[in-house]
Amino acid sequence: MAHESPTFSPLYRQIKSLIVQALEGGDWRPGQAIPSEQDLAMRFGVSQGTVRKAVDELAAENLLVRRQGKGTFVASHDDPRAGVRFLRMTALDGSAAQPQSIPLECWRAKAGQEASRNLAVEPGSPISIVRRLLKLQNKPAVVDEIYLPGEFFGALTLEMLQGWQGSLYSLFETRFGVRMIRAKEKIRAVAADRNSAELLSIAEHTPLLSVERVTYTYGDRPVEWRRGLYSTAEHYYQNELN
Amino acid sequence: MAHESPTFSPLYRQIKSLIVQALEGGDWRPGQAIPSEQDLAMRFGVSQGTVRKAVDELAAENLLVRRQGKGTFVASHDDPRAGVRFLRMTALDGSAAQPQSIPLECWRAKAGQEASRNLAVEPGSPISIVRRLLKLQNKPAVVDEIYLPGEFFGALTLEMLQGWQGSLYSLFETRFGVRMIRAKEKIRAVAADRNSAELLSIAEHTPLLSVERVTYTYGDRPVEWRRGLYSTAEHYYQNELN
DNA sequence: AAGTGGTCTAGACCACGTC
DNA sequence: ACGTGGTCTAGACCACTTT
Repeated sequence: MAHESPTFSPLYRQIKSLIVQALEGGDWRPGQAIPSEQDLAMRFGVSQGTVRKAVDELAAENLLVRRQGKGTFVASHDDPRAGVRFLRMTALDGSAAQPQSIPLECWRAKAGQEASRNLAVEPGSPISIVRRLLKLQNKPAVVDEIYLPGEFFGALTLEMLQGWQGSLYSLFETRFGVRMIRAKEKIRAVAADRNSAELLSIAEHTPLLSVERVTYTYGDRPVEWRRGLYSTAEHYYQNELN
Repeated sequence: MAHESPTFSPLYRQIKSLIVQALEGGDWRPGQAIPSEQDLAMRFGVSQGTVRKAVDELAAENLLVRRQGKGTFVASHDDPRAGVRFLRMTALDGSAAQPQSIPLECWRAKAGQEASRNLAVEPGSPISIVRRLLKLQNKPAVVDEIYLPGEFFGALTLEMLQGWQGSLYSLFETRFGVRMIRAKEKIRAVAADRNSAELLSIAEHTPLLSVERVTYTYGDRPVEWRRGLYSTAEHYYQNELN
């Protein structure tokens, strides 16, 4: 039999898509186990090996987490095993970050040109904005301004942020059902303005990292845009190149 | 039969080690094809599937490159397909980097404390140092100071650097047989000193990225330490978080 | 036509965690 | 003892490249 499909996609990728759809649709909740490979293989009418390959890729993309003997689980920002996955700051002595988030403000606005482009929403559509200070090792290290589409985060309030123990992404996942999957960052060097300098307890004009991040959920859909000013007095941004 | 090995390692990982040893020993040269999976399976006395899993991991780590229908090849910094793998700078408008390396100086010295720690060599042992300017889109963007262990790079000269077309890592691989596999970077924000400012055609005290990189070859052995000052006037450092 | 990697299957057994 | 993911095998067939 000749092969004729121009949009050929191997079986395991189709299975992968089905699993992602189930995740997206909320069939399986973050932190919980998905059905066993045998179970999935029967459901989809393929061999266990094909399911395995699909799950392998999803585990490599951090959408799923395998645990031998126990099962395969939906990745969660709530899981302490995950830690603060997207924060790349390390103390100069190499010790752990120990982040503490201090929400400063939270208000609603209409999307300007930049927010609209980065969040892929119409200009003028409702968004929520958060300003917060991040302390690392009990020292002010990052000032963030975070832009969120109102479609998902319209109900976000300062009180909610202040009352939450844990990471922002954990809150977004638990309270708003939005799961942050991957992100892109653009890093530049800038001089501290007066306001940021005060918050970070440094001198005005001190060089800072400007880190612009767009965060995506399933289907490469952008659901967060943030700009952070990182003080590198006590910490550095660590990156691995492969 | 009970399992009793405390240092249990699955077969495919042992195969993987054997392949890495062969790469390290120079049995197969960068850019060239390694034996077919069938061939390797017979040599090692395992099934093709086991070799496949080993090669899969090595391909994921960018040590090997698979090409359907042709074979599996040793990754090479010389290969235009690879590009400049470790340079994360992108133009503000998003276009490609088009790097041009301009070697400024090259001399030999004895390893100081910092170089000795980062290169894992004895303090006082011979090292080579390179200073160079990197232009992106024909604009000065990065000033690098590069520290290399004399053990491998004792013969490096400015003339060699100036005469080379292509990336530094391509030169290191081709002329010195040292293959850069992965790297770690530590990024901070600093103010431009006078000398760097001149080279980068910017004002003194302009904020710059300070990018410190340690680069490793096989077996996690560090073989390069460099510090770069990156101008983010026309470019930004791009990073992907997963 | 021949050789390579890529996919898919089916079955056996191992390692890990829980009951 | 049982169920889970992890490893290993053997064989079939597909897709891509070269001869």
